[in-house]
Amino acid sequence: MSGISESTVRRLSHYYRTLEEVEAEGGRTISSRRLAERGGITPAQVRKDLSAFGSFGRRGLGYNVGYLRRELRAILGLDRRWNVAVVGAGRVGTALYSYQGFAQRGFDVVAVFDADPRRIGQRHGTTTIEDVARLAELAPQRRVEIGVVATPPGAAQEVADALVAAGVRGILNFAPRKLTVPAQVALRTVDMAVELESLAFALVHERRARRQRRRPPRRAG
Amino acid sequence: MSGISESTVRRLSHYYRTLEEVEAEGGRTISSRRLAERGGITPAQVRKDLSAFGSFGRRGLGYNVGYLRRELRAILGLDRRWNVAVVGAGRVGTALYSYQGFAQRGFDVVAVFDADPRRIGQRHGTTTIEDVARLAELAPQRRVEIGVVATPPGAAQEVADALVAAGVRGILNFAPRKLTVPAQVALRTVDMAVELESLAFALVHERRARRQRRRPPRRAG
DNA sequence: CCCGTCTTGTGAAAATCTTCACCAAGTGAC
DNA sequence: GTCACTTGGTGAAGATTTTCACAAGACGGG
Repeated sequence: MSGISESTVRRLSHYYRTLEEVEAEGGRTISSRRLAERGGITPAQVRKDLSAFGSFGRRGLGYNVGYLRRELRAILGLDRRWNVAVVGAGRVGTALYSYQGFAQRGFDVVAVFDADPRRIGQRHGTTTIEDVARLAELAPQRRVEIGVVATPPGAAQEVADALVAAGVRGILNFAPRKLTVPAQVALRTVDMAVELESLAFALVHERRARRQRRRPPRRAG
Repeated sequence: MSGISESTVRRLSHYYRTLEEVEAEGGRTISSRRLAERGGITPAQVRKDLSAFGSFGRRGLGYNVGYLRRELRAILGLDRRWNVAVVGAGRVGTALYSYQGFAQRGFDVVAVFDADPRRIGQRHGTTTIEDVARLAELAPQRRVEIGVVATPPGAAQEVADALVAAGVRGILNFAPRKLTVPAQVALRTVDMAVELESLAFALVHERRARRQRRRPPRRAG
Protein backbone atom coordinates (compact mmCIF):
# COMPACT_ATOMS: atom_id res chain seq x y z
CA MET A 1 0.00 0.00 0.00
CA SER A 2 3.03 2.27 0.12
CA GLY A 3 4.17 2.69 -3.46
CA ILE A 4 1.07 3.85 -5.29
CA SER A 5 2.03 6.20 -8.09
CA GLU A 6 0.08 9.22 -9.16
CA SER A 7 -0.54 7.65 -12.55
CA THR A 8 -1.98 4.53 -10.98
CA VAL A 9 -4.47 6.63 -9.03
CA ARG A 10 -5.50 8.49 -12.14
CA ARG A 11 -6.12 5.23 -13.91
CA LEU A 12 -8.15 3.92 -10.97
CA SER A 13 -10.30 6.96 -11.40
CA HIS A 14 -10.88 6.04 -15.03
CA TYR A 15 -11.61 2.43 -14.17
CA TYR A 16 -14.16 3.65 -11.68
CA ARG A 17 -15.96 5.69 -14.28
CA THR A 18 -15.89 2.85 -16.80
CA LEU A 19 -17.37 0.54 -14.20
CA GLU A 20 -20.16 3.01 -13.54
CA GLU A 21 -20.97 3.01 -17.22
CA VAL A 22 -20.78 -0.75 -17.61
CA GLU A 23 -22.97 -1.20 -14.58
CA ALA A 24 -25.52 1.23 -16.01
CA GLU A 25 -25.50 -0.80 -19.21
CA GLY A 26 -26.29 -3.86 -17.15
CA GLY A 27 -22.89 -5.57 -17.40
CA ARG A 28 -22.22 -8.02 -14.56
CA THR A 29 -18.58 -8.94 -15.07
CA ILE A 30 -15.70 -7.42 -16.97
CA SER A 31 -12.27 -8.70 -17.86
CA SER A 32 -9.06 -6.76 -17.52
CA ARG A 33 -8.97 -6.77 -21.28
CA ARG A 34 -12.28 -5.01 -21.73
CA LEU A 35 -11.53 -2.66 -18.87
CA ALA A 36 -8.25 -1.85 -20.60
CA GLU A 37 -9.78 -1.28 -24.03
CA ARG A 38 -12.13 1.32 -22.64
CA GLY A 39 -9.23 3.37 -21.39
CA GLY A 40 -6.54 2.83 -23.97
CA ILE A 41 -4.30 0.86 -21.66
CA THR A 42 -2.94 -2.69 -21.52
CA PRO A 43 -4.70 -5.47 -19.61
CA ALA A 44 -1.53 -6.10 -17.64
CA GLN A 45 -1.56 -2.52 -16.47
CA VAL A 46 -5.11 -2.86 -15.24
CA ARG A 47 -4.29 -6.00 -13.30
CA LYS A 48 -1.14 -4.50 -11.82
CA ASP A 49 -2.97 -1.37 -10.76
CA LEU A 50 -5.73 -3.32 -9.06
CA SER A 51 -3.45 -5.91 -7.52
CA ALA A 52 -1.72 -3.15 -5.60
CA PHE A 53 -4.83 -3.01 -3.46
CA GLY A 54 -5.90 -6.64 -3.32
CA SER A 55 -7.36 -9.46 -5.37
CA PHE A 56 -10.69 -8.40 -6.73
CA GLY A 57 -11.10 -10.68 -9.71
CA ARG A 58 -11.71 -14.36 -10.35
CA ARG A 59 -9.51 -16.27 -12.72
CA GLY A 60 -11.25 -17.35 -15.85
CA LEU A 61 -14.11 -15.02 -15.12
CA GLY A 62 -12.94 -11.47 -14.70
CA TYR A 63 -14.11 -8.87 -12.22
CA ASN A 64 -17.58 -8.48 -10.80
CA VAL A 65 -18.58 -5.02 -11.94
CA GLY A 66 -20.57 -3.93 -8.89
CA TYR A 67 -18.09 -5.34 -6.42
CA LEU A 68 -15.05 -3.81 -8.07
CA ARG A 69 -16.80 -0.48 -8.43
CA ARG A 70 -17.57 -0.43 -4.71
CA GLU A 71 -14.02 -1.40 -3.85
CA LEU A 72 -12.60 1.36 -6.03
CA ARG A 73 -15.08 3.76 -4.54
CA ALA A 74 -13.65 3.04 -1.12
CA ILE A 75 -10.05 3.09 -2.31
CA LEU A 76 -10.54 6.47 -3.96
CA GLY A 77 -12.16 7.88 -0.84
CA LEU A 78 -15.51 8.42 -2.53
CA ASP A 79 -17.54 6.45 -0.02
CA ARG A 80 -17.81 9.56 2.12
CA ARG A 81 -18.47 13.24 1.52
CA TRP A 82 -15.88 16.00 1.41
CA ASN A 83 -16.38 19.64 2.35
CA VAL A 84 -14.90 21.94 -0.24
CA ALA A 85 -14.27 25.68 -0.25
CA VAL A 86 -13.85 27.50 -3.55
CA VAL A 87 -11.80 30.68 -3.42
CA GLY A 88 -12.32 33.05 -6.33
CA ALA A 89 -15.77 33.53 -7.81
CA GLY A 90 -14.68 34.62 -11.26
CA ARG A 91 -15.44 32.64 -14.38
CA VAL A 92 -13.47 29.61 -13.36
CA GLY A 93 -14.70 29.62 -9.80
CA THR A 94 -18.29 29.95 -10.95
CA ALA A 95 -17.92 27.14 -13.44
CA LEU A 96 -16.48 25.05 -10.65
CA TYR A 97 -18.96 25.46 -7.90
CA SER A 98 -21.91 25.09 -10.18
CA TYR A 99 -20.38 21.95 -11.66
CA GLN A 100 -22.81 19.08 -11.19
CA GLY A 101 -20.22 16.35 -11.01
CA PHE A 102 -18.80 17.99 -7.93
CA ALA A 103 -21.69 17.15 -5.60
CA GLN A 104 -22.43 13.98 -7.50
CA ARG A 105 -19.08 12.54 -6.56
CA GLY A 106 -19.32 13.48 -2.92
CA PHE A 107 -17.72 16.92 -2.94
CA ASP A 108 -19.93 19.52 -1.26
CA VAL A 109 -19.08 23.14 -1.83
CA VAL A 110 -19.80 24.57 1.60
CA ALA A 111 -18.23 27.97 1.04
CA VAL A 112 -17.31 30.30 -1.82
CA PHE A 113 -14.98 33.21 -1.17
CA ASP A 114 -13.98 36.26 -3.14
CA ALA A 115 -12.15 39.51 -2.47
CA ASP A 116 -14.23 41.72 -4.75
CA PRO A 117 -16.84 43.71 -2.74
CA ARG A 118 -19.17 43.66 -5.73
CA ARG A 119 -19.30 39.90 -5.63
CA ILE A 120 -19.47 39.41 -1.88
CA GLY A 121 -23.03 38.74 -0.80
CA GLN A 122 -24.20 37.55 -4.19
CA ARG A 123 -26.16 34.33 -4.13
CA HIS A 124 -25.65 31.65 -6.74
CA GLY A 125 -28.12 28.84 -6.16
CA THR A 126 -27.81 27.86 -2.53
CA THR A 127 -24.40 29.46 -2.06
CA THR A 128 -23.59 32.96 -0.91
CA ILE A 129 -20.23 34.44 -1.79
CA GLU A 130 -18.33 35.40 1.36
CA ASP A 131 -15.50 37.82 1.93
CA VAL A 132 -12.19 35.99 1.64
CA ALA A 133 -11.16 37.82 4.80
CA ARG A 134 -13.50 35.52 6.66
CA LEU A 135 -11.83 32.39 5.33
CA ALA A 136 -9.82 31.80 8.49
CA GLU A 137 -13.00 31.94 10.51
CA LEU A 138 -15.48 30.12 8.26
CA ALA A 139 -13.39 27.32 6.79
CA PRO A 140 -12.68 25.54 10.07
CA GLN A 141 -16.22 26.23 11.25
CA ARG A 142 -17.61 24.45 8.20
CA ARG A 143 -15.10 21.65 8.41
CA VAL A 144 -13.53 22.42 5.04
CA GLU A 145 -11.00 19.76 4.05
CA ILE A 146 -10.36 20.63 0.43
CA GLY A 147 -9.72 24.09 -0.98
CA VAL A 148 -10.00 25.08 -4.61
CA VAL A 149 -7.88 28.01 -5.71
CA ALA A 150 -9.51 29.83 -8.63
CA THR A 151 -8.02 33.28 -8.16
CA PRO A 152 -5.77 35.35 -10.39
CA PRO A 153 -2.19 34.09 -10.23
CA GLY A 154 -1.04 36.97 -8.09
CA ALA A 155 -3.28 36.02 -5.19
CA ALA A 156 -2.91 32.26 -5.47
CA GLN A 157 -0.03 31.65 -3.07
CA GLU A 158 -1.51 33.91 -0.45
CA VAL A 159 -4.83 32.12 -0.67
CA ALA A 160 -3.13 28.75 -0.52
CA ASP A 161 -1.32 29.82 2.65
CA ALA A 162 -4.61 30.94 4.16
CA LEU A 163 -6.25 27.65 3.27
CA VAL A 164 -3.41 25.70 4.82
CA ALA A 165 -3.58 27.85 7.94
CA ALA A 166 -7.31 27.15 8.10
CA GLY A 167 -6.59 23.44 8.30
CA VAL A 168 -7.31 22.39 4.74
CA ARG A 169 -5.58 19.12 3.85
CA GLY A 170 -5.85 19.19 0.08
CA ILE A 171 -5.70 21.93 -2.52
CA LEU A 172 -6.81 21.91 -6.12
CA ASN A 173 -5.15 24.79 -7.91
CA PHE A 174 -6.45 26.33 -11.11
CA ALA A 175 -4.24 29.39 -11.04
CA PRO A 176 -1.37 29.24 -13.52
CA ARG A 177 1.26 29.38 -10.81
CA LYS A 178 3.31 26.78 -8.98
CA LEU A 179 2.19 26.78 -5.37
CA THR A 180 4.27 25.88 -2.37
CA VAL A 181 2.52 24.03 0.42
CA PRO A 182 3.71 21.96 3.39
CA ALA A 183 4.44 18.33 2.62
CA GLN A 184 1.41 17.05 4.48
CA VAL A 185 -0.97 19.03 2.28
CA ALA A 186 -1.91 17.31 -0.98
CA LEU A 187 -1.75 19.52 -4.03
CA ARG A 188 -3.05 19.06 -7.57
CA THR A 189 -2.73 21.71 -10.22
CA VAL A 190 -4.76 22.15 -13.36
CA ASP A 191 -2.82 24.58 -15.47
CA MET A 192 -4.54 25.54 -18.66
CA ALA A 193 -1.55 27.40 -20.01
CA VAL A 194 0.57 24.29 -19.66
CA GLU A 195 -2.02 22.20 -21.47
CA LEU A 196 -2.30 24.65 -24.32
CA GLU A 197 1.43 24.99 -24.63
CA SER A 198 2.00 21.27 -24.62
CA LEU A 199 -0.62 21.04 -27.35
CA ALA A 200 1.11 23.74 -29.37
CA PHE A 201 4.40 21.91 -28.88
CA ALA A 202 2.88 18.71 -30.21
CA LEU A 203 1.54 20.49 -33.28
CA VAL A 204 4.78 22.26 -34.04
CA HIS A 205 6.84 19.09 -33.66
CA GLU A 206 4.30 16.81 -35.25
CA ARG A 207 6.41 15.34 -38.00
CA ARG A 208 9.40 14.79 -35.79
CA ALA A 209 8.02 13.08 -32.73
CA ARG A 210 5.00 10.90 -33.10
CA ARG A 211 4.71 8.73 -30.06
CA GLN A 212 2.16 9.68 -27.41
CA ARG A 213 -0.95 7.84 -28.61
CA ARG A 214 -1.54 4.35 -27.31
CA ARG A 215 -0.41 1.51 -29.49
CA PRO A 216 -3.11 -0.90 -30.61
CA PRO A 217 -3.36 -3.96 -28.32
CA ARG A 218 -1.58 -6.04 -30.98
CA ARG A 219 -2.44 -9.54 -29.87
CA ALA A 220 -0.16 -11.77 -31.87
CA GLY A 221 -1.76 -14.88 -33.33
CA MET B 1 14.73 15.81 -30.96
CA SER B 2 12.83 12.54 -31.12
CA GLY B 3 12.38 11.40 -27.53
CA ILE B 4 10.80 14.35 -25.81
CA SER B 5 8.49 13.18 -23.07
CA GLU B 6 5.22 14.76 -22.15
CA SER B 7 6.60 15.66 -18.73
CA THR B 8 9.58 17.40 -20.24
CA VAL B 9 7.27 19.58 -22.30
CA ARG B 10 5.18 20.44 -19.27
CA ARG B 11 8.30 21.49 -17.43
CA LEU B 12 9.45 23.60 -20.37
CA SER B 13 6.16 25.37 -20.08
CA HIS B 14 6.90 26.13 -16.44
CA TYR B 15 10.42 27.27 -17.21
CA TYR B 16 9.00 29.60 -19.79
CA ARG B 17 6.68 31.19 -17.28
CA THR B 18 9.41 31.50 -14.69
CA LEU B 19 11.62 33.19 -17.26
CA GLU B 20 8.86 35.66 -18.05
CA GLU B 21 8.66 36.54 -14.39
CA VAL B 22 12.39 36.79 -13.89
CA GLU B 23 12.69 38.97 -16.96
CA ALA B 24 9.95 41.24 -15.67
CA GLU B 25 11.86 41.52 -12.39
CA GLY B 26 14.87 42.61 -14.39
CA GLY B 27 16.97 39.47 -14.00
CA ARG B 28 19.55 39.04 -16.75
CA THR B 29 20.88 35.56 -16.15
CA ILE B 30 19.63 32.55 -14.23
CA SER B 31 21.27 29.30 -13.23
CA SER B 32 19.68 25.89 -13.54
CA ARG B 33 19.60 25.86 -9.77
CA ARG B 34 17.46 28.97 -9.47
CA LEU B 35 15.30 27.89 -12.38
CA ALA B 36 14.80 24.59 -10.59
CA GLU B 37 13.95 26.11 -7.22
CA ARG B 38 11.14 28.11 -8.74
CA GLY B 39 9.48 24.97 -9.97
CA GLY B 40 10.23 22.38 -7.34
CA ILE B 41 12.53 20.36 -9.54
CA THR B 42 16.22 19.43 -9.51
CA PRO B 43 18.84 21.46 -11.37
CA ALA B 44 19.94 18.35 -13.24
CA GLN B 45 16.42 17.90 -14.51
CA VAL B 46 16.38 21.45 -15.83
CA ARG B 47 19.65 20.97 -17.64
CA LYS B 48 18.61 17.63 -19.10
CA ASP B 49 15.31 19.06 -20.30
CA LEU B 50 16.99 21.99 -22.00
CA SER B 51 19.89 20.01 -23.41
CA ALA B 52 17.40 17.93 -25.37
CA PHE B 53 16.97 20.97 -27.59
CA GLY B 54 20.43 22.45 -27.65
CA SER B 55 23.00 24.28 -25.56
CA PHE B 56 21.50 27.47 -24.31
CA GLY B 57 23.63 28.18 -21.28
CA ARG B 58 27.18 29.24 -20.58
CA ARG B 59 29.29 27.32 -18.14
CA GLY B 60 30.08 29.23 -15.03
CA LEU B 61 27.45 31.78 -15.89
CA GLY B 62 24.07 30.21 -16.35
CA TYR B 63 21.42 31.04 -18.91
CA ASN B 64 20.66 34.40 -20.41
CA VAL B 65 17.06 35.02 -19.39
CA GLY B 66 15.84 36.79 -22.51
CA TYR B 67 17.61 34.47 -24.88
CA LEU B 68 16.40 31.30 -23.20
CA ARG B 69 12.87 32.64 -22.99
CA ARG B 70 12.83 33.33 -26.71
CA GLU B 71 14.27 29.92 -27.46
CA LEU B 72 11.61 28.23 -25.33
CA ARG B 73 8.98 30.36 -26.94
CA ALA B 74 9.95 28.99 -30.32
CA ILE B 75 10.31 25.43 -29.04
CA LEU B 76 6.84 25.53 -27.51
CA GLY B 77 5.34 26.92 -30.68
CA LEU B 78 4.35 30.20 -29.09
CA ASP B 79 6.13 32.41 -31.60
CA ARG B 80 3.06 32.28 -33.82
CA ARG B 81 -0.69 32.47 -33.31
CA TRP B 82 -3.12 29.56 -33.22
CA ASN B 83 -6.77 29.60 -34.26
CA VAL B 84 -8.93 27.90 -31.69
CA ALA B 85 -12.57 26.81 -31.74
CA VAL B 86 -14.42 26.22 -28.49
CA VAL B 87 -17.30 23.79 -28.66
CA GLY B 88 -19.79 24.07 -25.82
CA ALA B 89 -20.73 27.45 -24.42
CA GLY B 90 -21.77 26.29 -20.98
CA ARG B 91 -19.99 27.34 -17.81
CA VAL B 92 -16.70 25.75 -18.72
CA GLY B 93 -16.78 26.90 -22.31
CA THR B 94 -17.59 30.44 -21.23
CA ALA B 95 -14.83 30.47 -18.67
CA LEU B 96 -12.49 29.25 -21.37
CA TYR B 97 -13.12 31.62 -24.20
CA SER B 98 -13.18 34.64 -21.96
CA TYR B 99 -9.93 33.52 -20.39
CA GLN B 100 -7.39 36.28 -20.84
CA GLY B 101 -4.34 34.07 -20.90
CA PHE B 102 -5.71 32.40 -23.98
CA ALA B 103 -5.18 35.31 -26.35
CA GLN B 104 -2.18 36.49 -24.38
CA ARG B 105 -0.30 33.32 -25.23
CA GLY B 106 -1.16 33.37 -28.89
CA PHE B 107 -4.37 31.36 -28.92
CA ASP B 108 -7.18 33.21 -30.72
CA VAL B 109 -10.68 31.92 -30.21
CA VAL B 110 -12.10 32.39 -33.70
CA ALA B 111 -15.29 30.41 -33.18
CA VAL B 112 -17.57 29.28 -30.36
CA PHE B 113 -20.16 26.59 -31.03
CA ASP B 114 -23.12 25.26 -29.11
CA ALA B 115 -26.09 23.03 -29.85
CA ASP B 116 -28.61 24.86 -27.66
CA PRO B 117 -30.84 27.16 -29.77
CA ARG B 118 -31.16 29.53 -26.82
CA ARG B 119 -27.43 30.11 -26.84
CA ILE B 120 -26.87 30.29 -30.59
CA GLY B 121 -26.61 33.88 -31.73
CA GLN B 122 -25.68 35.25 -28.32
CA ARG B 123 -22.73 37.60 -28.32
CA HIS B 124 -20.07 37.48 -25.65
CA GLY B 125 -17.60 40.26 -26.22
CA THR B 126 -16.47 40.01 -29.79
CA THR B 127 -17.61 36.42 -30.24
CA THR B 128 -20.96 35.16 -31.47
CA ILE B 129 -22.04 31.67 -30.56
CA GLU B 130 -22.67 29.61 -33.67
CA ASP B 131 -24.70 26.48 -34.26
CA VAL B 132 -22.48 23.44 -33.85
CA ALA B 133 -24.10 22.11 -37.03
CA ARG B 134 -22.03 24.70 -38.87
CA LEU B 135 -18.75 23.45 -37.44
CA ALA B 136 -17.85 21.45 -40.54
CA GLU B 137 -18.33 24.55 -42.62
CA LEU B 138 -16.88 27.29 -40.40
CA ALA B 139 -13.89 25.59 -38.82
CA PRO B 140 -11.96 25.03 -42.05
CA GLN B 141 -13.06 28.45 -43.31
CA ARG B 142 -11.53 30.11 -40.25
CA ARG B 143 -8.43 27.96 -40.34
CA VAL B 144 -9.09 26.38 -36.94
CA GLU B 145 -6.18 24.22 -35.84
CA ILE B 146 -7.06 23.54 -32.22
CA GLY B 147 -10.44 22.50 -30.90
CA VAL B 148 -11.56 22.73 -27.29
CA VAL B 149 -14.24 20.28 -26.21
CA ALA B 150 -16.32 21.72 -23.38
CA THR B 151 -19.54 19.82 -23.90
CA PRO B 152 -21.39 17.36 -21.66
CA PRO B 153 -19.69 13.96 -21.71
CA GLY B 154 -22.37 12.43 -23.90
CA ALA B 155 -21.60 14.72 -26.82
CA ALA B 156 -17.83 14.81 -26.44
CA GLN B 157 -16.80 11.99 -28.76
CA GLU B 158 -19.17 13.13 -31.47
CA VAL B 159 -17.79 16.65 -31.27
CA ALA B 160 -14.24 15.37 -31.31
CA ASP B 161 -14.99 13.40 -34.46
CA ALA B 162 -16.48 16.49 -36.08
CA LEU B 163 -13.43 18.54 -35.14
CA VAL B 164 -11.10 15.94 -36.60
CA ALA B 165 -13.18 15.78 -39.76
CA ALA B 166 -12.94 19.56 -39.98
CA GLY B 167 -9.18 19.30 -40.07
CA VAL B 168 -8.32 20.23 -36.51
CA ARG B 169 -4.88 18.93 -35.51
CA GLY B 170 -5.08 19.25 -31.74
CA ILE B 171 -7.85 18.81 -29.21
CA LEU B 172 -8.07 19.98 -25.63
CA ASN B 173 -10.77 18.00 -23.88
CA PHE B 174 -12.54 19.16 -20.74
CA ALA B 175 -15.31 16.58 -20.84
CA PRO B 176 -14.86 13.80 -18.28
CA ARG B 177 -14.61 11.13 -20.92
CA LYS B 178 -11.73 9.38 -22.66
CA LEU B 179 -11.76 10.42 -26.29
CA THR B 180 -10.54 8.42 -29.23
CA VAL B 181 -8.85 10.34 -32.01
CA PRO B 182 -6.57 9.36 -34.90
CA ALA B 183 -2.91 9.08 -34.02
CA GLN B 184 -1.95 12.20 -35.93
CA VAL B 185 -4.26 14.38 -33.84
CA ALA B 186 -2.76 15.60 -30.55
CA LEU B 187 -5.02 15.21 -27.55
CA ARG B 188 -4.82 16.61 -24.04
CA THR B 189 -7.48 16.02 -21.45
CA VAL B 190 -8.24 18.03 -18.35
CA ASP B 191 -10.48 15.86 -16.26
CA MET B 192 -11.71 17.53 -13.13
CA ALA B 193 -13.24 14.37 -11.73
CA VAL B 194 -9.88 12.65 -11.96
CA GLU B 195 -8.17 15.53 -10.18
CA LEU B 196 -10.70 15.57 -7.39
CA GLU B 197 -10.58 11.84 -6.99
CA SER B 198 -6.83 11.74 -6.91
CA LEU B 199 -6.98 14.43 -4.26
CA ALA B 200 -9.50 12.43 -2.24
CA PHE B 201 -7.26 9.39 -2.59
CA ALA B 202 -4.31 11.31 -1.25
CA LEU B 203 -6.29 12.51 1.76
CA VAL B 204 -7.67 9.09 2.57
CA HIS B 205 -4.26 7.43 2.30
CA GLU B 206 -2.37 10.27 3.87
CA ARG B 207 -0.70 8.42 6.69
CA ARG B 208 0.31 5.49 4.55
CA ALA B 209 1.88 7.02 1.48
CA ARG B 210 3.66 10.32 1.84
CA ARG B 211 5.79 10.85 -1.19
CA GLN B 212 4.59 13.22 -3.90
CA ARG B 213 5.98 16.53 -2.72
CA ARG B 214 9.41 17.50 -3.88
CA ARG B 215 12.29 16.72 -1.64
CA PRO B 216 14.41 19.65 -0.56
CA PRO B 217 17.46 20.11 -2.82
CA ARG B 218 19.71 18.61 -0.11
CA ARG B 219 23.08 19.86 -1.25
CA ALA B 220 25.61 17.86 0.69
CA GLY B 221 28.53 19.83 2.06
C1' DC C 1 48.92 34.04 -16.37
C1' DC C 2 47.27 31.12 -12.61
C1' DC C 3 44.10 29.76 -9.16
C1' DG C 4 39.73 29.30 -6.94
C1' DT C 5 34.98 29.22 -7.71
C1' DC C 6 31.03 28.74 -10.37
C1' DT C 7 27.93 26.38 -13.65
C1' DT C 8 26.70 23.81 -17.84
C1' DG C 9 26.28 19.57 -20.57
C1' DT C 10 26.21 14.76 -20.40
C1' DG C 11 27.39 9.77 -19.91
C1' DA C 12 26.35 6.47 -16.34
C1' DA C 13 23.74 4.89 -12.45
C1' DA C 14 19.55 4.64 -10.00
C1' DA C 15 14.78 4.75 -9.59
C1' DT C 16 10.39 4.24 -11.44
C1' DC C 17 6.90 2.62 -14.46
C1' DT C 18 5.11 -0.61 -17.98
C1' DT C 19 4.86 -4.83 -20.34
C1' DC C 20 5.75 -9.74 -20.74
C1' DA C 21 5.07 -14.39 -19.77
C1' DC C 22 3.42 -17.91 -17.28
C1' DC C 23 1.07 -20.45 -13.40
C1' DA C 24 -3.05 -21.28 -11.12
C1' DA C 25 -7.86 -21.15 -11.05
C1' DG C 26 -12.17 -21.02 -13.06
C1' DT C 27 -15.86 -22.29 -16.88
C1' DG C 28 -18.53 -25.07 -20.08
C1' DA C 29 -19.02 -28.93 -23.33
C1' DC C 30 -19.27 -33.61 -23.66
C1' DG D 1 -13.98 -36.46 -15.01
C1' DT D 2 -11.43 -34.56 -18.81
C1' DC D 3 -10.28 -31.29 -22.14
C1' DA D 4 -10.05 -26.87 -24.34
C1' DC D 5 -10.30 -22.35 -23.32
C1' DT D 6 -10.46 -18.08 -20.59
C1' DT D 7 -8.61 -14.90 -17.24
C1' DG D 8 -6.38 -12.93 -12.85
C1' DG D 9 -2.16 -12.37 -10.13
C1' DT D 10 2.66 -11.65 -10.22
C1' DG D 11 7.84 -12.07 -10.58
C1' DA D 12 10.97 -10.80 -14.03
C1' DA D 13 12.31 -8.24 -17.96
C1' DG D 14 12.20 -4.14 -20.47
C1' DA D 15 11.59 0.76 -21.15
C1' DT D 16 11.55 5.22 -19.53
C1' DT D 17 12.57 8.95 -16.49
C1' DT D 18 15.24 11.05 -12.99
C1' DT D 19 19.32 11.82 -10.47
C1' DC D 20 24.29 11.62 -9.86
C1' DA D 21 28.77 12.98 -10.66
C1' DC D 22 32.29 14.93 -13.10
C1' DA D 23 34.93 16.95 -17.07
C1' DA D 24 35.22 21.19 -19.40
C1' DG D 25 34.34 26.00 -19.98
C1' DA D 26 33.88 30.66 -17.99
C1' DC D 27 34.93 34.38 -14.90
C1' DG D 28 37.42 37.43 -11.48
C1' DG D 29 41.20 38.65 -8.54
C1' DG D 30 45.77 39.33 -8.05
